[in-house]
Amino acid sequence: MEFTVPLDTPFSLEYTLESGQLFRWERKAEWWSGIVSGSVLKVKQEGDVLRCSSGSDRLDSSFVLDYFKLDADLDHILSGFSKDETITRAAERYYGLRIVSQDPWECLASFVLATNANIPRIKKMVSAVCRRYGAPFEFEGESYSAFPGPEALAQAREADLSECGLGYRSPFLKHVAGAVATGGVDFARARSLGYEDARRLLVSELFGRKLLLGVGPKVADCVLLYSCGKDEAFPIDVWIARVLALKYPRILGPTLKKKLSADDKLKLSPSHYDAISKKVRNYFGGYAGYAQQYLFMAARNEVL
DNA sequence: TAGCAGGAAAATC
DNA sequence: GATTTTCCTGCT
Repeated sequence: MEFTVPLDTPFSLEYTLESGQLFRWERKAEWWSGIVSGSVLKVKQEGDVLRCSSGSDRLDSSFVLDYFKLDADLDHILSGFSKDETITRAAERYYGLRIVSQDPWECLASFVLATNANIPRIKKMVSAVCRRYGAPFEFEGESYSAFPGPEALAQAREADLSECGLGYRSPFLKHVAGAVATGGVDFARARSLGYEDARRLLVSELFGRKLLLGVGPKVADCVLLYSCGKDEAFPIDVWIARVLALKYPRILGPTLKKKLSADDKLKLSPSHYDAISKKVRNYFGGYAGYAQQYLFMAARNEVL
């Protein structure tokens, strides 16, 4: 079905889709094409209108509104960041970038694969897993694969997962899929809890065993920010750690500053991660996740 | 708490 | 063409 979504709010489709939140969108000429919720969604931004074409009645204008969170008051969010030059410049440069509302299972699985990989590689791994385990379908004469459900990956053979180029990540993905498939991960509960409690839920242990192998504080923050509506979640990856060390030594305090700038490899222990996370969230406030997304874009594109 | 392994592709030199 | 880096976590 084809439809348009009028934009009465700042939005940049390009910045949003290029900011490393999503791994199943591609640019095809002037159109962006994504595999979302088991169907294709094509979107083209024409000034203050989004032209859309989708393969499912479910993917309608109200879905698009929710998916791109166009109801969020971006100007209000960004106005809270006029605290320093770094974030102000990033917010101006990538104005219109938004946090997308993803499916929690797909988001969790994708970021379990994202460890020690770069974005092109993550896309390759995700696409290989979808081709092998996802339901195939066609749209406008082209074939696609849906993101597989957790049951399919829970039953997968590790050797087959490895053939998707996952390496050491295959046992983690299988384990996480099993936990989700058996109902051990309550995303709805995570969504309803406050940030701190929701994060404890995702990195929790039962009987001395981790609920989700392969999910540490960083991956948990990604899931909370991108799929559980926790706008204060601030995922700290190597790029963000560099930005913090370079541009925000003062909010870290002397001890953490030393840790970040001395440690060339930028590997954070859980306790350091938590300490930094707390300070940064205190500094940027309830929409710290948006600040993180703008800083990530700026850092990766070297416009700091 | 610190140190290390893990696999492969991309980025960089 | 070799080396370094890559949206990190688990184990010892």
